[in-house]
Amino acid sequence: MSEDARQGGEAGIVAARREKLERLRGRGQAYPNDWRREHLARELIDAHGERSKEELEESGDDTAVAGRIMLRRVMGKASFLTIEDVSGRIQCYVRRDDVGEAAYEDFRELWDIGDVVGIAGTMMKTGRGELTVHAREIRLLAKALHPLPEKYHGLADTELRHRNRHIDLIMNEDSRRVFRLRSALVREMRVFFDERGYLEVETPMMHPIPGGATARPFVTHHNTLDIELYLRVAPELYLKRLVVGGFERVYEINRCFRNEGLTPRHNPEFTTIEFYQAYADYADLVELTESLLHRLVERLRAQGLMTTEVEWGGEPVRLDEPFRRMTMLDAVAAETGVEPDALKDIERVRALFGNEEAPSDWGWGRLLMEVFERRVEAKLVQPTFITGYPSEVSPLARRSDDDPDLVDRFELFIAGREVANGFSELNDPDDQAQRFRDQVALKDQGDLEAMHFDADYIRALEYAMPPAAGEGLGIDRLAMLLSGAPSIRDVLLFPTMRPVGEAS
RNA sequence: GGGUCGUUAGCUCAGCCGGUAGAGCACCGGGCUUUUAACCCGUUGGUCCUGGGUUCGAUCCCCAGACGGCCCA
Repeated sequence: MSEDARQGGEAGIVAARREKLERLRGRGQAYPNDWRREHLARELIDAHGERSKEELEESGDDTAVAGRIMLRRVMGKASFLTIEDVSGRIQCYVRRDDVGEAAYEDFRELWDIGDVVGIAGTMMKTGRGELTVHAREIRLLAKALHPLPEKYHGLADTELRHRNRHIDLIMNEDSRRVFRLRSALVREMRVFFDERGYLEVETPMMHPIPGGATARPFVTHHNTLDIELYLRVAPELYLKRLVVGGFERVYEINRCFRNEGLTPRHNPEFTTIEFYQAYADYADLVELTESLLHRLVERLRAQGLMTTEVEWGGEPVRLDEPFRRMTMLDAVAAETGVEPDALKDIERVRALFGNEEAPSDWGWGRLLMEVFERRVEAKLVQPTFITGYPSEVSPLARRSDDDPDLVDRFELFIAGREVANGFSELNDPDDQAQRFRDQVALKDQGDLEAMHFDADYIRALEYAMPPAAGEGLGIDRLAMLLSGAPSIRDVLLFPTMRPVGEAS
């Protein structure tokens, strides 16, 4: 062994493993790709797990497996390996007298925990009854040059887990479970909308005019056109152009980008599903959303991906029962003790800010929304549809027929978080133009989140958009909820992180 | 942006009142042919996040910074 390899720490471990790799290269292909697996660990357990030791011995059933070495127990001339593949773990028994002296020497000298290997042999059970592949042939398929984290505790440090997701996935079954759940969630959502005749579409991620939500956009530059382009904050305005075009039911599942802070609930890029439906109103979408959520929970439970009951602050969240419905005025009234009718008075709402000065240029709607967000939102643990949103904070939603200060809009809250936002669409081009002008006025006053005037979108509405309703639903938030993850970073494979240190 | 808590071996973590650091796993050497987080014996491994300051002396106290967690804006 070289001097480097004798030193301790990771540098020494890597040096020692590199020397092993060089020895492997010296005897032929060190990264072979001709090993063919015959069974997954799970398939072997399903097929043989219940059979007796004697029964297995008589059958002489044969297999070839492959995976990463997770545990290793060497007892002189015989050893046990636990390898892990995509389906789970299986134990292997390697004996000098079965694989040959040369192969066994290699195994002892050159193989480490973390290496990817292939094992072929017969099925057996050990004295303690564990199903095991009794090796006849063993192959090292890919050498791991870095040591894995501690075998029992795994990788616990959240920062390291997010920065090195590959190690997190190798070590933490629970992490793998979260991303399988997320995948199934999206898949089941597609099935739900496909069954109902919605067309899945892809609209631009780069917008000449940012729109569809009040949020700060990322800006980029297109060289040939020599124009600024904005990463989309929402696909909404493009999806509604498609409704004008006659695609009466559309949905899109993809990324949105918002240039704001990082919190346990916010990542600069995040995934939503938005869907639109002609000849429907917001109340139809409330019903649709409730059945969607019920369906998702049922399907994920059936697939064994939602392993625990969802709870929030020690309180079980009842996802399979009917959801509550409440107006924003009633919700704020219940929390503040002010009568709902009295809350229509801007001064009564302003008074709820207490000692703090309420922004003087905010209208009634914005103030009410702020009170709702501060006082009510976090307390909506059980699934609750809130309706009756102020028009002032809903520039793309259709005004309510019986109160022009309100719009036909709802949001769904679960576990204190906004999960969905939907409304009857504003298809009156003149009203929409006025709402855009109001937004531009806010922007001129310095509101970085206010919307631009999108004349092209107004022109599309002037071709007549059928009465419609639409909704956006946060996939990350939903994945958090259903997997019990406390942070959005736990449900994003590669969350946005501040870069760290030397890049050599 | 503000507040607060954290950062010690590759990993998981101890470290008292300020006296130059330990354990388990991993690694390395030895033993062991049905083990189970295998076990037994013996080693190796440290910029105590970084930079200043106080002190005879700082992982420990003070200041600034980096990165992260949480809360607030």
